Amino acid sequence: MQPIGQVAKRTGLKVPTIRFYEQQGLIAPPPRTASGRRLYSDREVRRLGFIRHARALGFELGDIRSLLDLADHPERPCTNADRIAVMHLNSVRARIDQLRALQHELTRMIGACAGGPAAECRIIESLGDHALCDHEHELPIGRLGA
Amino acid sequence: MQPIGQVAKRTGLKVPTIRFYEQQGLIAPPPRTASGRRLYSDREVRRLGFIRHARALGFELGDIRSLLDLADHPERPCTNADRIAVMHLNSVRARIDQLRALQHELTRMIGACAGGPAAECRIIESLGDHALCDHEHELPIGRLGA
DNA sequence: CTTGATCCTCTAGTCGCTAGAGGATGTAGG
DNA sequence: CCTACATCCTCTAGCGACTAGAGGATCAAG
Repeated sequence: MQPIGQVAKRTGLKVPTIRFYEQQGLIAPPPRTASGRRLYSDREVRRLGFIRHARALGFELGDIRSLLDLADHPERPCTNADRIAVMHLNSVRARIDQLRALQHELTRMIGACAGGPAAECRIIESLGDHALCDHEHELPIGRLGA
Repeated sequence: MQPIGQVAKRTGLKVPTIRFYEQQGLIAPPPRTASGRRLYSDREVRRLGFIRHARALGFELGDIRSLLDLADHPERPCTNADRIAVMHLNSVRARIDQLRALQHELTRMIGACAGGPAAECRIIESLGDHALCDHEHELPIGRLGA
Protein backbone atom coordinates (compact mmCIF):
# COMPACT_ATOMS: atom_id res chain seq x y z
CA MET A 1 0.00 0.00 0.00
CA GLN A 2 1.41 3.35 -1.09
CA PRO A 3 0.52 7.03 -0.76
CA ILE A 4 -0.88 9.06 -3.61
CA GLY A 5 2.39 10.79 -4.48
CA GLN A 6 4.12 7.52 -5.17
CA VAL A 7 1.20 6.36 -7.29
CA ALA A 8 1.49 9.60 -9.23
CA LYS A 9 5.16 8.92 -9.91
CA ARG A 10 4.52 5.33 -10.94
CA THR A 11 1.60 6.09 -13.26
CA GLY A 12 2.72 9.43 -14.65
CA LEU A 13 -0.52 11.01 -13.53
CA LYS A 14 -0.55 14.09 -11.33
CA VAL A 15 -1.78 13.87 -7.76
CA PRO A 16 -4.85 16.10 -8.29
CA THR A 17 -5.74 14.10 -11.38
CA ILE A 18 -5.89 10.89 -9.38
CA ARG A 19 -8.19 12.55 -6.86
CA PHE A 20 -10.25 13.86 -9.74
CA TYR A 21 -10.64 10.35 -11.18
CA GLU A 22 -11.80 9.15 -7.79
CA GLN A 23 -14.34 11.94 -7.64
CA GLN A 24 -15.54 10.98 -11.10
CA GLY A 25 -16.02 7.39 -9.99
CA LEU A 26 -13.36 5.89 -12.28
CA ILE A 27 -11.62 4.38 -9.27
CA ALA A 28 -13.16 3.43 -5.93
CA PRO A 29 -12.37 5.57 -2.86
CA PRO A 30 -9.28 3.87 -1.45
CA PRO A 31 -8.72 3.01 2.23
CA ARG A 32 -7.09 5.70 4.34
CA THR A 33 -4.52 5.94 7.10
CA ALA A 34 -5.63 7.00 10.58
CA SER A 35 -4.90 10.59 9.59
CA GLY A 36 -6.95 10.35 6.41
CA ARG A 37 -4.31 9.85 3.72
CA ARG A 38 -5.17 7.65 0.79
CA LEU A 39 -3.45 4.30 0.41
CA TYR A 40 -3.36 2.46 -2.89
CA SER A 41 -2.72 -1.18 -3.72
CA ASP A 42 -0.88 -2.30 -6.84
CA ARG A 43 -4.23 -3.30 -8.23
CA GLU A 44 -5.43 0.30 -8.10
CA VAL A 45 -2.15 1.45 -9.60
CA ARG A 46 -2.75 -0.86 -12.55
CA ARG A 47 -6.27 0.50 -12.92
CA LEU A 48 -4.89 4.04 -13.00
CA GLY A 49 -2.32 2.94 -15.57
CA PHE A 50 -5.15 1.63 -17.70
CA ILE A 51 -6.92 4.97 -17.46
CA ARG A 52 -3.78 6.90 -18.30
CA HIS A 53 -3.08 4.73 -21.29
CA ALA A 54 -6.62 5.04 -22.57
CA ARG A 55 -6.43 8.82 -22.16
CA ALA A 56 -3.13 8.91 -24.03
CA LEU A 57 -4.95 7.13 -26.85
CA GLY A 58 -7.55 9.87 -26.78
CA PHE A 59 -10.52 8.05 -25.25
CA GLU A 60 -12.94 10.18 -23.27
CA LEU A 61 -13.59 9.49 -19.63
CA GLY A 62 -17.10 8.23 -20.42
CA ASP A 63 -15.69 5.66 -22.81
CA ILE A 64 -12.98 4.75 -20.34
CA ARG A 65 -15.67 4.10 -17.77
CA SER A 66 -17.25 1.56 -20.13
CA LEU A 67 -13.90 -0.02 -20.93
CA LEU A 68 -13.03 -0.36 -17.25
CA ASP A 69 -16.41 -1.91 -16.65
CA LEU A 70 -15.62 -4.52 -19.26
CA ALA A 71 -12.16 -5.12 -17.82
CA ASP A 72 -13.90 -5.75 -14.49
CA HIS A 73 -16.18 -8.36 -16.06
CA PRO A 74 -13.95 -10.53 -18.25
CA GLU A 75 -16.73 -13.01 -18.96
CA ARG A 76 -18.78 -10.53 -20.95
CA PRO A 77 -18.34 -10.30 -24.71
CA CYS A 78 -16.06 -7.48 -25.81
CA THR A 79 -18.40 -6.19 -28.50
CA ASN A 80 -18.78 -2.92 -26.71
CA ALA A 81 -15.03 -2.34 -26.41
CA ASP A 82 -14.77 -2.97 -30.11
CA ARG A 83 -17.54 -0.54 -30.87
CA ILE A 84 -15.97 2.17 -28.69
CA ALA A 85 -12.54 1.69 -30.24
CA VAL A 86 -13.88 1.73 -33.79
CA MET A 87 -15.91 4.86 -33.18
CA HIS A 88 -12.89 6.52 -31.67
CA LEU A 89 -10.71 5.49 -34.59
CA ASN A 90 -13.24 6.97 -36.96
CA SER A 91 -13.24 10.27 -35.15
CA VAL A 92 -9.43 10.30 -35.14
CA ARG A 93 -9.40 9.74 -38.89
CA ALA A 94 -12.02 12.42 -39.45
CA ARG A 95 -10.00 14.86 -37.41
CA ILE A 96 -6.82 14.10 -39.32
CA ASP A 97 -8.66 14.90 -42.55
CA GLN A 98 -9.92 18.17 -41.13
CA LEU A 99 -6.49 19.15 -39.92
CA ARG A 100 -4.92 18.32 -43.24
CA ALA A 101 -7.33 20.68 -44.95
CA LEU A 102 -6.38 23.37 -42.44
CA GLN A 103 -2.70 22.66 -42.95
CA HIS A 104 -3.12 23.04 -46.68
CA GLU A 105 -4.99 26.31 -46.37
CA LEU A 106 -2.63 27.78 -43.82
CA THR A 107 0.40 26.85 -45.88
CA ARG A 108 -1.11 28.56 -48.89
CA MET A 109 -1.97 31.70 -46.95
CA ILE A 110 1.44 31.98 -45.36
CA GLY A 111 3.18 31.39 -48.67
CA ALA A 112 1.21 34.19 -50.27
CA CYS A 113 2.18 36.77 -47.67
CA ALA A 114 4.93 39.02 -48.90
CA GLY A 115 5.50 40.70 -45.54
CA GLY A 116 4.54 44.31 -46.18
CA PRO A 117 1.99 46.35 -44.24
CA ALA A 118 -1.20 44.65 -43.06
CA ALA A 119 -3.18 46.30 -45.84
CA GLU A 120 -1.40 44.06 -48.33
CA CYS A 121 -1.20 41.00 -46.12
CA ARG A 122 -2.68 37.92 -47.74
CA ILE A 123 -3.28 36.33 -44.36
CA ILE A 124 -5.49 39.15 -43.16
CA GLU A 125 -7.14 39.35 -46.55
CA SER A 126 -7.83 35.62 -46.72
CA LEU A 127 -9.39 35.63 -43.30
CA GLY A 128 -11.74 38.38 -44.34
CA ASP A 129 -12.84 36.64 -47.48
CA HIS A 130 -13.53 32.97 -47.53
CA ALA A 131 -13.86 33.02 -51.32
CA LEU A 132 -10.06 33.21 -51.48
CA CYS A 133 -9.82 29.71 -50.04
CA ASP A 134 -9.27 26.52 -51.95
CA HIS A 135 -11.57 24.39 -49.83
CA GLU A 136 -14.44 24.50 -47.51
CA HIS A 137 -13.05 24.12 -44.04
CA GLU A 138 -16.52 24.20 -42.58
CA LEU A 139 -15.78 21.85 -39.82
CA PRO A 140 -17.38 21.60 -36.43
CA ILE A 141 -16.95 25.21 -35.50
CA GLY A 142 -17.41 24.34 -31.92
CA ARG A 143 -15.04 21.70 -30.60
CA LEU A 144 -12.32 22.47 -33.08
CA GLY A 145 -9.98 21.01 -30.57
CA ALA A 146 -6.61 22.09 -29.34
CA MET B 1 -28.84 47.82 -39.90
CA GLN B 2 -30.08 44.34 -39.05
CA PRO B 3 -31.06 42.36 -35.97
CA ILE B 4 -28.86 39.67 -34.47
CA GLY B 5 -30.84 36.76 -35.92
CA GLN B 6 -30.24 37.92 -39.46
CA VAL B 7 -26.56 38.42 -38.73
CA ALA B 8 -26.46 34.87 -37.41
CA LYS B 9 -27.96 33.57 -40.64
CA ARG B 10 -25.59 35.59 -42.78
CA THR B 11 -22.43 34.65 -40.90
CA GLY B 12 -23.27 31.09 -39.93
CA LEU B 13 -22.66 31.91 -36.29
CA LYS B 14 -25.28 31.23 -33.65
CA VAL B 15 -27.01 34.09 -31.91
CA PRO B 16 -25.58 33.36 -28.44
CA THR B 17 -22.12 33.06 -29.98
CA ILE B 18 -22.36 36.59 -31.38
CA ARG B 19 -23.35 37.90 -27.96
CA PHE B 20 -20.48 35.91 -26.50
CA TYR B 21 -17.99 37.53 -28.88
CA GLU B 22 -19.31 40.92 -27.88
CA GLN B 23 -18.85 40.05 -24.22
CA GLN B 24 -15.31 38.92 -24.99
CA GLY B 25 -14.56 42.24 -26.65
CA LEU B 26 -14.00 40.86 -30.16
CA ILE B 27 -16.70 43.16 -31.50
CA ALA B 28 -17.84 46.48 -30.07
CA PRO B 29 -21.24 46.67 -28.37
CA PRO B 30 -23.54 47.63 -31.23
CA PRO B 31 -26.20 50.35 -31.14
CA ARG B 32 -29.64 49.26 -29.95
CA THR B 33 -33.25 49.94 -30.83
CA ALA B 34 -35.44 51.84 -28.35
CA SER B 35 -36.44 48.48 -26.87
CA GLY B 36 -32.86 47.36 -26.47
CA ARG B 37 -32.34 45.06 -29.43
CA ARG B 38 -28.94 44.98 -31.08
CA LEU B 39 -28.55 46.41 -34.57
CA TYR B 40 -25.59 45.54 -36.78
CA SER B 41 -24.12 47.25 -39.80
CA ASP B 42 -22.61 45.35 -42.73
CA ARG B 43 -19.24 46.36 -41.40
CA GLU B 44 -19.87 44.44 -38.19
CA VAL B 45 -21.18 41.50 -40.20
CA ARG B 46 -17.90 41.41 -42.10
CA ARG B 47 -15.98 41.51 -38.87
CA LEU B 48 -17.98 38.57 -37.56
CA GLY B 49 -17.33 36.73 -40.82
CA PHE B 50 -13.63 37.30 -40.30
CA ILE B 51 -13.89 35.83 -36.82
CA ARG B 52 -15.86 32.85 -38.03
CA HIS B 53 -13.39 32.16 -40.77
CA ALA B 54 -10.44 32.40 -38.44
CA ARG B 55 -12.17 30.05 -36.00
CA ALA B 56 -12.88 27.59 -38.81
CA LEU B 57 -9.14 27.65 -39.49
CA GLY B 58 -8.57 26.76 -35.86
CA PHE B 59 -7.22 30.05 -34.51
CA GLU B 60 -7.93 30.77 -30.85
CA LEU B 61 -9.86 33.83 -29.80
CA GLY B 62 -6.73 35.41 -28.36
CA ASP B 63 -4.97 35.12 -31.70
CA ILE B 64 -8.06 36.34 -33.50
CA ARG B 65 -8.02 39.40 -31.29
CA SER B 66 -4.50 40.17 -32.49
CA LEU B 67 -5.42 39.52 -36.11
CA LEU B 68 -8.45 41.80 -35.89
CA ASP B 69 -6.29 44.45 -34.35
CA LEU B 70 -4.00 44.23 -37.34
CA ALA B 71 -6.92 44.33 -39.76
CA ASP B 72 -8.01 47.52 -38.00
CA HIS B 73 -4.59 49.09 -38.54
CA PRO B 74 -3.63 48.35 -42.14
CA GLU B 75 -0.56 50.58 -42.00
CA ARG B 76 1.24 48.36 -39.48
CA PRO B 77 3.55 45.62 -40.71
CA CYS B 78 1.98 42.19 -40.79
CA THR B 79 4.88 40.44 -39.10
CA ASN B 80 2.68 39.52 -36.19
CA ALA B 81 0.00 37.96 -38.38
CA ASP B 82 2.69 35.93 -40.02
CA ARG B 83 4.05 34.79 -36.70
CA ILE B 84 0.61 33.79 -35.44
CA ALA B 85 -0.20 31.89 -38.60
CA VAL B 86 3.13 30.06 -38.63
CA MET B 87 2.82 29.08 -35.01
CA HIS B 88 -0.66 27.82 -35.65
CA LEU B 89 0.44 25.86 -38.67
CA ASN B 90 3.15 24.24 -36.59
CA SER B 91 0.69 23.17 -33.95
CA VAL B 92 -1.63 21.78 -36.63
CA ARG B 93 1.21 19.75 -38.06
CA ALA B 94 2.25 18.50 -34.64
CA ARG B 95 -1.29 17.45 -33.91
CA ILE B 96 -1.59 15.59 -37.18
CA ASP B 97 1.51 13.63 -36.27
CA GLN B 98 0.10 12.79 -32.86
CA LEU B 99 -3.20 11.69 -34.31
CA ARG B 100 -1.49 9.54 -36.91
CA ALA B 101 0.32 7.68 -34.15
CA LEU B 102 -3.00 7.16 -32.39
CA GLN B 103 -4.61 6.01 -35.61
CA HIS B 104 -1.86 3.50 -36.12
CA GLU B 105 -2.12 2.12 -32.61
CA LEU B 106 -5.90 1.95 -32.62
CA THR B 107 -5.94 0.17 -35.95
CA ARG B 108 -3.51 -2.39 -34.64
CA MET B 109 -5.50 -2.96 -31.46
CA ILE B 110 -8.79 -3.32 -33.26
CA GLY B 111 -7.31 -5.66 -35.84
CA ALA B 112 -5.98 -7.92 -33.08
CA CYS B 113 -9.34 -8.30 -31.39
CA ALA B 114 -10.98 -11.61 -32.27
CA GLY B 115 -14.29 -10.77 -30.64
CA GLY B 116 -14.57 -13.28 -27.81
CA PRO B 117 -15.15 -12.50 -24.12
CA ALA B 118 -13.44 -9.47 -22.60
CA ALA B 119 -10.86 -11.72 -20.93
CA GLU B 120 -9.35 -12.42 -24.35
CA CYS B 121 -9.92 -8.98 -25.82
CA ARG B 122 -6.77 -7.41 -27.20
CA ILE B 123 -8.21 -3.97 -26.85
CA ILE B 124 -8.75 -4.31 -23.12
CA GLU B 125 -5.42 -6.06 -22.77
CA SER B 126 -3.52 -3.41 -24.72
CA LEU B 127 -4.99 -0.66 -22.62
CA GLY B 128 -3.83 -2.39 -19.48
CA ASP B 129 -0.29 -2.85 -20.71
CA HIS B 130 1.49 -0.14 -22.59
CA ALA B 131 4.34 -2.53 -23.39
CA LEU B 132 2.07 -4.07 -26.03
CA CYS B 133 2.18 -0.88 -28.02
CA ASP B 134 4.35 -0.12 -31.00
CA HIS B 135 5.04 3.48 -30.11
CA GLU B 136 5.07 5.92 -27.34
CA HIS B 137 1.92 7.95 -27.60
CA GLU B 138 2.94 10.07 -24.69
CA LEU B 139 1.42 13.20 -25.95
CA PRO B 140 0.08 16.15 -24.03
CA ILE B 141 -2.17 14.13 -21.81
CA GLY B 142 -4.22 17.17 -21.13
CA ARG B 143 -5.48 19.01 -24.20
CA LEU B 144 -5.69 15.97 -26.40
CA GLY B 145 -8.46 17.78 -28.17
CA ALA B 146 -11.79 16.62 -29.46
C1' DC C 1 -55.93 40.56 -30.16
C1' DT C 2 -53.67 36.61 -30.18
C1' DT C 3 -50.08 33.63 -31.75
C1' DG C 4 -45.48 32.52 -32.51
C1' DA C 5 -40.98 34.13 -33.58
C1' DT C 6 -37.39 36.78 -32.01
C1' DC C 7 -35.11 39.25 -28.75
C1' DC C 8 -33.22 40.40 -23.89
C1' DT C 9 -30.34 39.15 -19.39
C1' DC C 10 -28.59 35.96 -16.36
C1' DT C 11 -26.89 31.66 -14.59
C1' DA C 12 -25.04 27.24 -15.03
C1' DG C 13 -23.24 23.37 -17.58
C1' DT C 14 -19.81 21.06 -20.85
C1' DC C 15 -14.72 18.49 -20.68
C1' DG C 16 -10.66 17.22 -18.28
C1' DC C 17 -8.26 18.80 -15.76
C1' DT C 18 -5.11 22.69 -13.16
C1' DA C 19 -4.14 26.16 -9.67
C1' DG C 20 -4.49 28.04 -5.36
C1' DA C 21 -6.03 28.87 -0.46
C1' DG C 22 -5.59 27.35 4.00
C1' DG C 23 -4.54 23.85 6.92
C1' DA C 24 -2.98 19.08 8.94
C1' DT C 25 0.41 15.49 9.03
C1' DG C 26 4.82 13.07 8.13
C1' DT C 27 9.94 12.67 8.02
C1' DA C 28 14.76 14.00 8.62
C1' DG C 29 18.34 16.56 10.71
C1' DG C 30 20.31 19.30 14.55
C1' DC D 1 12.34 18.31 21.29
C1' DC D 2 12.25 21.58 17.64
C1' DT D 3 12.38 23.12 13.17
C1' DA D 4 12.23 22.72 8.30
C1' DC D 5 10.26 20.97 4.51
C1' DA D 6 7.64 17.67 1.86
C1' DT D 7 3.48 15.64 1.35
C1' DC D 8 -1.09 15.22 2.18
C1' DC D 9 -6.07 16.90 2.95
C1' DT D 10 -10.57 19.63 1.37
C1' DC D 11 -12.64 23.12 -1.09
C1' DT D 12 -13.36 26.55 -4.58
C1' DA D 13 -12.50 28.66 -8.86
C1' DG D 14 -10.59 28.97 -13.43
C1' DC D 15 -9.41 27.51 -18.34
C1' DG D 16 -11.53 27.79 -23.66
C1' DA D 17 -15.26 28.43 -26.44
C1' DC D 18 -19.13 28.02 -26.30
C1' DT D 19 -24.22 25.83 -25.33
C1' DA D 20 -28.54 25.38 -22.87
C1' DG D 21 -32.15 26.95 -20.28
C1' DA D 22 -35.03 30.04 -17.25
C1' DG D 23 -37.95 33.78 -17.26
C1' DG D 24 -39.48 37.61 -19.42
C1' DA D 25 -40.17 41.58 -23.08
C1' DT D 26 -41.13 42.87 -27.77
C1' DC D 27 -42.28 42.39 -32.64
C1' DA D 28 -44.76 41.13 -37.10
C1' DA D 29 -48.55 38.94 -39.15
C1' DG D 30 -53.24 37.36 -39.47
